[in-house]
Amino acid sequence: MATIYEVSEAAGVSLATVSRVMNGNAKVSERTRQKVLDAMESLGYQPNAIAQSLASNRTNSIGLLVSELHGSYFGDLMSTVEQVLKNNGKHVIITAGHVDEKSELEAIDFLKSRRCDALIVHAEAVSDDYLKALAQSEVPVAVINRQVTGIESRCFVVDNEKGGYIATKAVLDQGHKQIGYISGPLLKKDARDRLAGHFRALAENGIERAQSPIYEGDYHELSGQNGCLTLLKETPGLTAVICANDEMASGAMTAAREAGVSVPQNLSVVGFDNVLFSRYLFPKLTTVENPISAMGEMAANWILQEVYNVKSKQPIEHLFVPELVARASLGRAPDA
Amino acid sequence: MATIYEVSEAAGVSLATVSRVMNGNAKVSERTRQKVLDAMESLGYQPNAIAQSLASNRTNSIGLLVSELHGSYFGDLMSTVEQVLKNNGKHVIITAGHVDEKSELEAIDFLKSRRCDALIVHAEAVSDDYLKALAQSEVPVAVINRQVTGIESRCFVVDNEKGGYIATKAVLDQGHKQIGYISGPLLKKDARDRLAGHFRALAENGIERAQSPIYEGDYHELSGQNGCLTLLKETPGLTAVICANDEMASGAMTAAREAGVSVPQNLSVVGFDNVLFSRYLFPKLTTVENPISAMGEMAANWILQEVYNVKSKQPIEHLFVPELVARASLGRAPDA
DNA sequence: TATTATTTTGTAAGCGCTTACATTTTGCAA
DNA sequence: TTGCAAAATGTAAGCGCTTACAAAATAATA
Repeated sequence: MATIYEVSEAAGVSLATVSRVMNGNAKVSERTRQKVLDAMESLGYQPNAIAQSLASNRTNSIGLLVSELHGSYFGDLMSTVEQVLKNNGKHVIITAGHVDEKSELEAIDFLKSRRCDALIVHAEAVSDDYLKALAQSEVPVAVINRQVTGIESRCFVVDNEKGGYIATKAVLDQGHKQIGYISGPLLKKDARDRLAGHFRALAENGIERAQSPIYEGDYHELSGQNGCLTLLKETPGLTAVICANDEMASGAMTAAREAGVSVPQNLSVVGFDNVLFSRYLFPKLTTVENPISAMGEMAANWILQEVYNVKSKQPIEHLFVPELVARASLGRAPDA
Repeated sequence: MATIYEVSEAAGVSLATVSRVMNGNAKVSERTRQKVLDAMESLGYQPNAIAQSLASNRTNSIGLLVSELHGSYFGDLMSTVEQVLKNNGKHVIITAGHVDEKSELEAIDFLKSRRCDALIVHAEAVSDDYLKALAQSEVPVAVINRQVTGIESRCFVVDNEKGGYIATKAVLDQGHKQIGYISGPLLKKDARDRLAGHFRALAENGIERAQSPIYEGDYHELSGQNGCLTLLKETPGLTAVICANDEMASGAMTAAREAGVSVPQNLSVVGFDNVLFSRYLFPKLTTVENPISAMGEMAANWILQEVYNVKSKQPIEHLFVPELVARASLGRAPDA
């Protein structure tokens, strides 16, 4: 592979001049610029990004930590972040943390060792303290979907409490009274927040907590299935099940179908996230849009502004408001 | 950030020695090794991967080109490849080509400029000639899901013809006679191959092509929906629809449902790929497993062996055999 | 102990770029 | 013309590592 040295030779100019036409930041006369360009062309020269990074102390790469590389949620996130950054000539190095503390730490260390100019992290397993320390370190960090006290200005989060509220409110508005709730694992903050929103909506409508059974799931499909089965068994008059995410909602719908309970005629089901497959379910799932793409986009814009001085078109915001996506799985209460 | 220089200072040894203990390839006395390790520890030293790469001409990174960063198909691929390579201390730089020639070329140029040690490409838009030239260049390339004549030894592909055959065979075995087929875009080789397999199965069972209507779709859901509608309309006795991928199968099921045709009682539907959401469909989709994970794993192993001299446990194979995943959407022919 | 083979460590030259600073060239006014 | 400021180009010192080669320390042998 041709190096800058060969280009300078071929063009009959110095290294520095070649570098200048590459970076376009210092002025070069049109005539020499053309000579250099021609030389590059004919040598098929491609700058060595590694060497550029070492010399300039800029890698033009942003590290992105996600929990998994598969699944719609992270797919959307990666896709959006990559799009925005690529449009600005930056690129993304993606790693997976697998919701495991050691693995997340390693992933972040790896990204730092690659000298990423900035990091976008969706970290679930590391501690708040670690994230705070990370944010204090030299590399700028954007935190997605997690509110860390003390570094709020780098966090991009959805209002989960409100999302939980919206879901339950929508169900109540359809006249349902006996509403089951399948929560996420309650040691996760987002699961607790969504549940809190659920409770608030119930309270506003004068419904007792005791009347509304809760099943603690783990965000995976099977727990939705088990949860729905349990709720149906324990609460005879149940007419709606709200799930803290779409996967569990899918499980719940399967359970209902297998129990001979038709959705939404006899049981309404509501999810949370609006991941891609919620459209594929039958009946199509009513859910709460989790604006993961918007958060990713905002985080990317924040970094462009903060690190590369690229002015963001939109103002930087940190709290995202979820919205109801009304589809077929939520119907009026049969007894309403 | 501490550099190797500070470590050598702190440990009272030369640069070279520090480098040696880092890389563990040359022998260092136990006593000095410990001194160096201690110095690193206390300085919180983290080697600069960029500098290492420049000096060693090894980046330990493998470039992965996919069409999209979202969607189950690519999610599976990325996930598997990352897993295998990470286990061997390598990492992946992922880029998206968006099935656009210019974009794919740029993505590959980008990966080359990052001096990836090897490339794994799922390229759909660039020409065979380009891929051949690429394979001839300095950087080792594994091609996923595309058979390029002349560089077969770097291609990892599924036997699409056989997959198409299997799908149709399964339908025939259930007694269906009037079978519609929704193909992928026929300028794509995989779409043509799957269709060829379909024809072979029909021929073996003595069914005329004229009796089996084809609709050319584009692999997207909507075309499956339109295709199914069209087929149902044009072929009154139709009892089964085979789709060249799962997305179109989902569309087909939606169309059937909206037309009041129940699946699988009145119409059987079969897909191809076995992407994640095929489990979420109702009824669950009978489909052909496209072993994308297996191909990704094999490509990764091939690179480990070829580039890093890591012996692969499994022998390297290039052709993958698809298998039927029998689920609920395929039933016996009503008239059988 | 002297000598030699072996192991351990150090020296210094890159890897391919960027960039501060120095030098040369050009353009323009006097 | 000459002189000078501005523009264009060149020189060379790094960026933080690896690695051939040289030198020093240690071990083995006579």
